[in-house]
Amino acid sequence: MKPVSSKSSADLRRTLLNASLDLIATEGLESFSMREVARRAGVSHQAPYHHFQDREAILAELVAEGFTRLRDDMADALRRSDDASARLTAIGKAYVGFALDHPAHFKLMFRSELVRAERHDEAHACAQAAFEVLVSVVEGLPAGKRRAGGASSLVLTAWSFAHGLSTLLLEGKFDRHCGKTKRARVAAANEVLKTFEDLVRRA
Amino acid sequence: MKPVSSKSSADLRRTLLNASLDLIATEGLESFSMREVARRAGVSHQAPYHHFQDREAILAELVAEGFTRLRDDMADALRRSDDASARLTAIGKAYVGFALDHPAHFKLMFRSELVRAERHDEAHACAQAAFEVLVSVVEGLPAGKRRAGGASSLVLTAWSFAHGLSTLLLEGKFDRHCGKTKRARVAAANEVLKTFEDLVRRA
DNA sequence: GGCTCACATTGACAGTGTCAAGTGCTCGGT
DNA sequence: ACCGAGCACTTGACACTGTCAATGTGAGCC
Repeated sequence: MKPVSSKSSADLRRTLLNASLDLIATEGLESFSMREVARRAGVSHQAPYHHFQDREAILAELVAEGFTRLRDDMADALRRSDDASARLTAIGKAYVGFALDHPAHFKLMFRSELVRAERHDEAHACAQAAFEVLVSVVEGLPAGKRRAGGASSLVLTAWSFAHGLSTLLLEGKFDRHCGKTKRARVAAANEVLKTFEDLVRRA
Repeated sequence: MKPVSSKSSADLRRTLLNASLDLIATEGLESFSMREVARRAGVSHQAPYHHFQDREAILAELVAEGFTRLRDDMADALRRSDDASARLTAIGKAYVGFALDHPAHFKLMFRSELVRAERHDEAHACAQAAFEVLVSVVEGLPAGKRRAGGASSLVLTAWSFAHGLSTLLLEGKFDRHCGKTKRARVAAANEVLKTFEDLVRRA
């Protein structure tokens, strides 16, 4: 079977990644399969294995791309605010916004049974780079000095908060309180983010 | 094939649930399968379908049991503290503790693609009951008055925080900061929980 | 021409969830 | 006492999955 698209064969790798992204975005993370990806790329079910060692390897590449994009989104958001507490809310909005815009991609980035990030250098590095954006913001806070041994406790607190908010929204756990539409979810997220900002500002 | 255990056949339902719990606890959530559950219960691969409509139905029952247990754990923790802020940390510890003690069970309870809780009345009700424990604690806080339209924003903030902390710990995202052992994770969780308590107390 | 080697393909295997039929046991009605 | 119905369960199929192994194919180089 010939590739249905007329791309040069060296592009197959990229084509497979795009097909994967498209597949999880439209059909959901759980219906990702190597065979479906191959089908969408117009190649045999084994062709992807010439470009990726296994299922986890292709997913790891998506994870790396996801963290890069998340980092860019957060960095962009920071360019538009300078008050220290407001900056915290700004990256929070970017974080939650990413999760709501790309739910499957976001879940993939945080499911260690799908991708063990520590075994994939690129994914690991991209995740770390995104984390550093948060660190820089918290360090700008009065209470956010870095501890001797690593990230300050406030960094982990803020991350936990933003991550939990994203996860619960994505899994529909706030539906009772805010409804199911994306618009309503964004509004609820903004209110909760503001509540957290107020806690930090007053402390 | 006869059941290998000599239970009366009416117990098969319970046997299947126990086998499921054991399976996910020891082998992980992703290696749960109806056929493996049947195998462990010593019955044919189709027997479970006489007690549960489908894969999701048996998982939904586990979700209900999980939320019941989580609620009990949180309620127990509250019996040992009366200061309003300390109570917040107490349920937080119970929440994270449950997650760390029963990682697969915890994940299952919050994965909407595995169990769409809103379609399973019992699971839904048990989740709601657990949530009410948190609500009662936040209402005891100075800043935690319930809004007109439902849960206060502070409830959702606290839940997001505790949930994100649990999730990130479980997925190993804090390993760089605290190591992989359960003991180290509990210690890290306690420190972060304390940081959040301080934020709330000072606000 | 002949070689090599990377890329693709085909075919298998064991595993999955679930549908469809068949088997045997229990129990209520007569 | 028997008989039919219903239930719990089994057996066997189906389409699907990830991945291993063997095969083919075509471009570049000697």
